[in-house]
Amino acid sequence: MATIRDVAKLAGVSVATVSRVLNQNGYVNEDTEKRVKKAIEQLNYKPNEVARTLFKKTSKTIGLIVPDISNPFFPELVRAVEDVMNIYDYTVILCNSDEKSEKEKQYIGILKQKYVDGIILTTNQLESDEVLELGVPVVVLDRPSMHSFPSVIADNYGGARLATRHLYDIGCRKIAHIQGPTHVVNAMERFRGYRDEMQELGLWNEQLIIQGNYQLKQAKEATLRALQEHKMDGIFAGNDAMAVGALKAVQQLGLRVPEDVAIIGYDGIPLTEMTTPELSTISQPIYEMGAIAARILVKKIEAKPLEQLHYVLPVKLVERQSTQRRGTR
Amino acid sequence: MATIRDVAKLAGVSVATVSRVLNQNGYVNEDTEKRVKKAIEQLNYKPNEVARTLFKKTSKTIGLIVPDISNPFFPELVRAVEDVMNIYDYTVILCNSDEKSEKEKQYIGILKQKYVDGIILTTNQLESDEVLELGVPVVVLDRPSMHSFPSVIADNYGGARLATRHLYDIGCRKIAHIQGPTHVVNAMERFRGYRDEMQELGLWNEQLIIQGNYQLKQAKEATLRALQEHKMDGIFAGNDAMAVGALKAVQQLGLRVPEDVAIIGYDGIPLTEMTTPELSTISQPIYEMGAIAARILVKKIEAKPLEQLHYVLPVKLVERQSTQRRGTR
DNA sequence: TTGAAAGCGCTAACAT
DNA sequence: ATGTTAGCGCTTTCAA
Repeated sequence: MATIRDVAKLAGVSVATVSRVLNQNGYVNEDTEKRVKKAIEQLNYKPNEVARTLFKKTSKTIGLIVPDISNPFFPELVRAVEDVMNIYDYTVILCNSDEKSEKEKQYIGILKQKYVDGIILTTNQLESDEVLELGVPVVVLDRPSMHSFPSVIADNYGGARLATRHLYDIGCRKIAHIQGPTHVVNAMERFRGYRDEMQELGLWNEQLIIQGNYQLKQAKEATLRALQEHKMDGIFAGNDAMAVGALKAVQQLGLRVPEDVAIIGYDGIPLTEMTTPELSTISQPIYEMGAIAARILVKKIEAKPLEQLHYVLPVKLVERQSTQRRGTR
Repeated sequence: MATIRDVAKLAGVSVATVSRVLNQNGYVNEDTEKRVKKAIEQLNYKPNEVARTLFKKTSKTIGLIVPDISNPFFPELVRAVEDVMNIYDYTVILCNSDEKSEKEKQYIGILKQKYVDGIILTTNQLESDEVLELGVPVVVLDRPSMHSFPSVIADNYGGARLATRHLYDIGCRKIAHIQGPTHVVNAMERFRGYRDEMQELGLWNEQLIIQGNYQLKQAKEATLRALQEHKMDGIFAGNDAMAVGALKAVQQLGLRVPEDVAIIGYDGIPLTEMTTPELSTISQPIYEMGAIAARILVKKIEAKPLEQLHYVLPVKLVERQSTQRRGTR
């Protein structure tokens, strides 16, 4: 690999001059510039990013910490971040935290040692934010930001109301909610939305709450039990995986979806189109969330002003077969 | 951030000594070692990885190039790579190539400028391997390796025969195959397996080949057409997404799965458990593929000998409802 | 056993 | 407009 010295020698100039043409800073004679460029070409010279980083303390690299890339919510988010970062010539280090604040801390340490220019943090947990008091630009994604970090989330509360209301609109009156883990803020926001809407509709009934943990299997079993104990004609699941679980439970009991029980999920991940019947869901603008977070981070890195600190993106009701309007009731 | 000089000063020794205790190389007096360690602790000193990289030309970072992380086959693979690399203290830069050899080339260039210690390349395309003649350890994942790069793939040919045979075993005689893109080597291997098995069974018939492109939608439409033109009682899809497409097509025509048409997919991604009926599939050891590739790469980086250059991992038939044995025929 | 010094490849003052 | 030099933070000879 050629170095800047090689180029300088070949072009018959000093390294400073080569550096000047590389970084387009300072004055340099047209002729010399041409010579230098030719030498660069000839040697196929590419500046050593590491040396650059050491000097400039900026690595054109960011860290992206997600709980688990194999959770189907995240691939699209990660893709969006990567796409946008790529445009700005940043490279993305991917870290899976498994929601463990210890792993998160460890990664943050490593990322700093590598001089990453910024970090995007995606986590359902809170806590451990002390770790972040440490001088790297941070954007918080898919969870409310505690401190003054910029954040990007979707409207969980509103989405939950939307889902609940939709079930009501198609005729459901006994609407159950499969709740996500209670320590997950987003899940609690969705619960709040469900509760408020139900209360407003005068349908609120604690018996209709099903405890879930975001997993298909557990949701299926919990739903199976719930269906045998209580009557219900609609289920709003706190995420799509649990909606599939509910679907399987309902079908297993020989009930029809949507005729006997309508089901709606939350997130809008691709698998909702793969089930039979296809699942209605509240779709979050996943790609956009990632893209915005990335753009904000770039702005922070470049010390440009942000138009907005906290983004709450709107969600959308996606009506599919699992909540197909039934006649009158 | 404290530097090694700060530590040296505080401990009253030279930087060389500090470096010695950090890297456990060379001799150092027990007492001094203690003093140095204490100073490190007090200042919470973490060596600057960038400076280290510049000197040692090794970054404890690898590049992972995948076509598209949002394709459901890859998250688990990526997760596996990250998990293993994490154990060996490597960090992973994620790159999405979209199968474009141009993007691939560009990324490889960037990765080298960052002194990555190695690259894992996951791609269905061939070509552009010239790019790799360039001195970074490379492991090729999920595609056959052209050159002398180590590679990790699953047994596509065998898996396809297995799938075909399974359909035969449950009584199917008109077994169609939805083929993946013809430029994708793995898809062609699966096709070969299907063809050979069918020929051996004396059931081969070109009419039963359905052209797919790995996408659900296109597969659904192609299957819809095929079902109207030819009789068939079994479908072997070249991947799981297309199997879902086939499932939807069959159901849309009012036929029953598996009674009228049995369906089996390929890959074993999680969504196969989410459909109704659940899809049989040939499951690839996705996590293991990623993990092995990562371990091989580490060995190459550390210049240790590989036990094996090309890994072809076995696949497994997963029987679910979509190929539930029907009585006799 | 320890320290001094050179240098990894680059950039940015400061001179000229 | 260009060159000289110091230094980013670390590691490794080489000397002591």
